[in-house]
Amino acid sequence: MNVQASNLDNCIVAGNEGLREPIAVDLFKALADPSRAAILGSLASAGRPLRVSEVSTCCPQDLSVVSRHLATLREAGVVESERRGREVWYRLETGGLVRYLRDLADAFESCCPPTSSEDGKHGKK
Amino acid sequence: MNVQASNLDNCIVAGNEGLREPIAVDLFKALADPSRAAILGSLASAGRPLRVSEVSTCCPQDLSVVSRHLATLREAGVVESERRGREVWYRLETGGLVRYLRDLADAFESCCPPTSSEDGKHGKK
DNA sequence: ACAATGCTTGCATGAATGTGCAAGCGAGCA
DNA sequence: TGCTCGCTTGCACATTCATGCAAGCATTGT
Repeated sequence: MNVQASNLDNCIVAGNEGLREPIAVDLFKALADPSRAAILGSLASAGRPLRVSEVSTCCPQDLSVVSRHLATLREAGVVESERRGREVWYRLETGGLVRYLRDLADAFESCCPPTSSEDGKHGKK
Repeated sequence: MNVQASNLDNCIVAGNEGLREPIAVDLFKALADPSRAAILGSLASAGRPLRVSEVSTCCPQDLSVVSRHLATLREAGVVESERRGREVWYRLETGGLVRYLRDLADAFESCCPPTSSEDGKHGKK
């Protein structure tokens, strides 16, 4: 996956150096779908590679739809696939994702000092 | 923002306990748009609250569009707004986001042990 | 060679969403 | 009371995208 920065060239507002880490729009697009979230959860629960037909039991959609979702996740760089015979095995490959999430968290934190007024967001206290 | 888990009830594949942290689909939806990414970058670069009209200089879209994007980001819990006179000031409020990103990174990491075969993903080496 | 299995891809369709314009609404000003 | 300013909202439209079905393709088995 190529982390693609958004265009800020027209922006006339500038203060500090901003976000050190660009927001990976395409990565977030891949994660922003309930079916794909369920697929990732399925792969995580299994704790091992799964065939497409196994993954497809996690959601009511057609197997072809699941196949396409897996391709999307592969292009986003969060799963990898390997063909063995006539089966294709998918497995999580979240090393890059984990690094990116932490880098982005660091970037937001260092750029925007936490204020006291916020609590209970995102299901965490 | 309410972190909403995806439905995994139909899934017949189970191994370990899976992801401890649900994938926040709605949050990722909010981040998965180039205009909104630019808006966040603009707020980050400024390092201070901005009025809507200031934010709108970051992207070519109409001010009304930017206003709607800011509302979306507010509902996602990553910015907050405050009306002062006839102006509305928006500021980043990323404490919850930062916590969630780290929790999700931890969840992926503890659930899916890193493999050696992956490198150079997400723009990081 | 032929058929079956497992997955992917083409195509059509409906739903969701980003966008611009115009109107509306609240706050300050004359 | 009007008027302007700053922002939000209603509406229409175009694009994106998720989905299902059917066909295609690669691999294996007979």
